[in-house]
Amino acid sequence: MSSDELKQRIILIIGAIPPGSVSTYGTIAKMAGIPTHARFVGSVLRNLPTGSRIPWHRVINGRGEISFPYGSEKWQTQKDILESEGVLLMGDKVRLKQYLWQP
DNA sequence: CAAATGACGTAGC
DNA sequence: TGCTACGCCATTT
Repeated sequence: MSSDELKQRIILIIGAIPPGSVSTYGTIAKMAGIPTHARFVGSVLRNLPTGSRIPWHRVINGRGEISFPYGSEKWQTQKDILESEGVLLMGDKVRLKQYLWQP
């Protein structure tokens, strides 16, 4: 299985996350059939074209945090989009119990 | 080709 | 609850 195929599968899975929900890198990796590739999921998102319509903002880390330096511009952007979809943060964290997407 | 890197995760203390 | 170590693995140096 080529990494390009994995990349496609990962993108499809992320695209299936409904608005108002979030998922984690690790969970997505598992769904793609590669449980140990959480980091790979991250690198896929990192290399997305700027104008891509992939809902990258619905992906956070397993601790419910946005994986960007706290207060950075990217952090702020992701937080704003999430809140506009109804995903509220408690301080700097998202309540996974409440918003995590688990089909 | 060895070593470092990174939008991560888990275990242990 | 927080911090440190380690594991992980495709990519990049």
